[in-house]
Amino acid sequence: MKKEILKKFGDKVREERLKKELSQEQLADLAGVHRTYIGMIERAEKNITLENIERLAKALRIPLSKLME
Amino acid sequence: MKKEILKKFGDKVREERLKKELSQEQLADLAGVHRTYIGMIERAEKNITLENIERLAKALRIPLSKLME
DNA sequence: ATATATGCTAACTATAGTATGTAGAACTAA
DNA sequence: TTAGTTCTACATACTATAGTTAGCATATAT
Repeated sequence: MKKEILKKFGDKVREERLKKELSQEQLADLAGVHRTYIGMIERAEKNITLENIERLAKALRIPLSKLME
Repeated sequence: MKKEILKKFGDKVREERLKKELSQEQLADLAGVHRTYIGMIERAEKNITLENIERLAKALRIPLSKLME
């Protein structure tokens, strides 16, 4: 019972990360989170909080709302 | 050191809730969360997760991205 | 006085966030 | 081939905190 909203968000993060040709580790460093955490988010295994959503958006240099579409 | 992003989000929730003339308790019931939790979110005391952001957006009948502006 | 709405504290339980380690795929080179 | 590198998935496990709840206070209004 993996939540659809987390799946959508994870897919979006991966899409934007690959668009910028970043590895999970590079994005993690930019966002100030751990390497494996990015993997968990992309695989929709964690219910990310607003502060970390913002960190990822900043690291990917896209607006918060863009990650929510 | 209350986080700006949480403040903005809380303000937005309150604004939309009042626009719909809902009490915190009514919104809580619509979203399936506890009364005091809505207060905590509006006062930026909790770092809300994506699943609950979605619950609030649905309860307020506005798009996720609208809560992120 | 009764009811409605909100703030705030405090405690608990569920889980987000951090971190380490292993394994496998894809590639590069010797 | 074999060895080294990079990237990612996945399995724990720990610790920080999100999410839930009860209770009491204040304010406003009826």
